[in-house]
Amino acid sequence: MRSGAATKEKIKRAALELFVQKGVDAGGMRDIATASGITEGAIYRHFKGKDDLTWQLFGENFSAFAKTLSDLQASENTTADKLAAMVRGFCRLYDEDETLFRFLLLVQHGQLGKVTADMPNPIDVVQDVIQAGIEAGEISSPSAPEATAWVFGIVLQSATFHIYGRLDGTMSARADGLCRACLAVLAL
Amino acid sequence: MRSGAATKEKIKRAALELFVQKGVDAGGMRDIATASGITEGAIYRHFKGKDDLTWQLFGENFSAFAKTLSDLQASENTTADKLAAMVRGFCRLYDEDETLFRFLLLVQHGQLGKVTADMPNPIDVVQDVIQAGIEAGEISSPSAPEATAWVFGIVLQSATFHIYGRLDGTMSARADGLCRACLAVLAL
Amino acid sequence: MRSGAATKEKIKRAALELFVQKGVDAGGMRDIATASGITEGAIYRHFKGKDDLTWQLFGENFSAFAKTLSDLQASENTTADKLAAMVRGFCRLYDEDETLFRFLLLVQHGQLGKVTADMPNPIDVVQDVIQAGIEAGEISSPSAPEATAWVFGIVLQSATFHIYGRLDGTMSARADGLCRACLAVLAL
Amino acid sequence: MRSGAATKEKIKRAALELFVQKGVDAGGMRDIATASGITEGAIYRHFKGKDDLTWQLFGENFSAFAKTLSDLQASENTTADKLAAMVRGFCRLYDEDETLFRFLLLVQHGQLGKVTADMPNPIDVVQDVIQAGIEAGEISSPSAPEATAWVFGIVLQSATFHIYGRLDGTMSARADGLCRACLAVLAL
DNA sequence: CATGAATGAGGGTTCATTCAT
DNA sequence: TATGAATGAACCCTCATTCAT
Repeated sequence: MRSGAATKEKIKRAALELFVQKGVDAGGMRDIATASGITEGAIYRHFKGKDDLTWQLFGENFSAFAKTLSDLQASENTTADKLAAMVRGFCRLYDEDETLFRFLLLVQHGQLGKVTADMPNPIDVVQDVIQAGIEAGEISSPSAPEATAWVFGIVLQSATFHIYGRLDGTMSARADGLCRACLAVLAL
Repeated sequence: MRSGAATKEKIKRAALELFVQKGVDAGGMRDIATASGITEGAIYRHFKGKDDLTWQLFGENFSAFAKTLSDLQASENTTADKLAAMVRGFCRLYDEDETLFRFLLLVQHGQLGKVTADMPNPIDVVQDVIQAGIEAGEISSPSAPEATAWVFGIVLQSATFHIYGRLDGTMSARADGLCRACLAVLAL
Repeated sequence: MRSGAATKEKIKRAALELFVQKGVDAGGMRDIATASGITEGAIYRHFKGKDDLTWQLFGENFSAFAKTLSDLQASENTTADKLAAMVRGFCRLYDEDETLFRFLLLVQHGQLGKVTADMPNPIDVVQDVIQAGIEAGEISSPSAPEATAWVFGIVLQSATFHIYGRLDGTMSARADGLCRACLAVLAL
Repeated sequence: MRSGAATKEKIKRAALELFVQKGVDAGGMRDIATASGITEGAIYRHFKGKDDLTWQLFGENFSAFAKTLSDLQASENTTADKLAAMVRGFCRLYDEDETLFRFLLLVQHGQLGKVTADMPNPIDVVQDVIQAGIEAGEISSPSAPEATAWVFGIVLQSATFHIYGRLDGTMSARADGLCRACLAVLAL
């Protein structure tokens, strides 16, 4: 049914924005319903409950992000190029939908535990690239997990600073700097 | 009269641990009371409410952390030494009370907005050091806020990976690597 | 969907009776729910809270009473007839729903402050009639507010005595006496 | 013990003022203690509990008022003079301690039921005077209770209007008018 | 004897979820 | 099917009272 899928999307978007604004716990099903233009009961035709809604919101976007990163790195040859592509990709996605990434950062502590090993995972994507770089001798750094933490930290904390107003402009405008920082850290 | 200060400390510790385990919203006053070995009502002699309790927990430790960082950097002369002292200091504190830092990371999104400009702030401490380094020509990097985001990201994301089991051992054992990464990123 | 308006009326009636029996503060939402045959939470679909419920109960009936008095006096020509009509009207209403007037008397001290100038107000209705009577030379009495206090006092205190068992029978049976007393006091 | 009695008086006065300001239920023992300059626990050395405190406050003043009225009427000979003396006495007392009478009016609904038949009762005092007046043929009115309601209503409602700002100045300044109204109502 | 921390029951209220219509 | 009224459990919090100090 066409309108069914459209409604589901409206609910998801409304929930996403509400959760970012007020937090997941403070954003009630009543608010979501109102913002979606439907009624409370109708939400349960599309989602099993609030947990399910939150998880779909997180899981889908988390996986999609991983898939995008994976595709981006697959188009490049060297480790440096792969990393750069991913960093630039993140910046573009962030600029396109800041609310989505704020949501991902906001709820990660509650949802990361539900991520299964067979789900595409952005951390694993990056870590695999770095691992390959180490094995190819392109990276003179410590363990892949450690290096992955550094790279993720540089990028995500910059986004966090952006959210809190400590950095302005677009993230894409900072992509070059971020790339250089990541490469420096990996001694590439 | 039963000892007030001791009870207050018990409440704070119980709340800290509960919040880390289940999240602030899921950790109820009932649970805190039970874990503290007192009754719900008694909490309200020591804290105005749950918000006040959460804020005291965050604010005090946030400020204390800033103060510690500030003292650590003050004992060193070069920017590199100052940063290294702060990174090592963080690792030591983290190892001493992992729960505390998990709490700080967990609730930051909800509490950072309440931090006033006159409160000691760890981010400002680091940023001031970096700013001074830039002005002294010791750092060849972009803006201080940007560089601060990188340094913070490297350290905090490593801690986050540690929390989620992606990195094991102590943080102190990783301090050298973290220092090197931070210096690399600042092109020191 | 269960009928909303009917439930709201049931809540109002249950609250009215409970408040009269035990006082507003002693009458809990729990009791109101039980007496209404619903659950506590359901009350909040119809009223914002206990204050709102109390105020709706008071405000609506306060205004309706004022409107009734206003209509009654409008049908008469002389000041004496207007007053008599209002006194008799009050007695009839009181006899028809004693509980309602006990409630109005009971909560007046807490609610009168919320009455806005644009709401129909029984005191103003009576005062306007008396004021007009003074201006028409029909009443040889002091200021209208003072005379209004006397008239209200005579009628309301009789009702109060009735409530406390110092006067029995119906108020309507006493209407003639009350009218005479009011006219005497106004030297009509 | 001197200071014991003084403390008890301080508690009573603080409670009286608090109850008038915020209502009996909203005025807590904590507030009373603070306003009295003592601690919560100490109140229980002077009163069995809040109910006891409230009742002592009401009962004593209710009785004292009755006693005063009784003395005042005893000094006069005619019914008219007795009533006038009581009305003037009430006005004087009201002007001397408005808070006290506001308290009496405020809590009457909750406390009147505890008044025993052997306690001095202002209503009975007035009613006895009126009853005697009827028997002496000085009053051409209906039953004594009815007439008592009228007289009480005239005086108390004027005080109520004064409290709510519908009448200003002192009550004593209105005593003549009140006397005339009372006599008119009794056809004296 | 005063203190004020602790109790424990109850307060009003919110909210994810269910279900009669 | 969509609605929104109703549920029921849990929430945070208040308060008169007790009691260890």
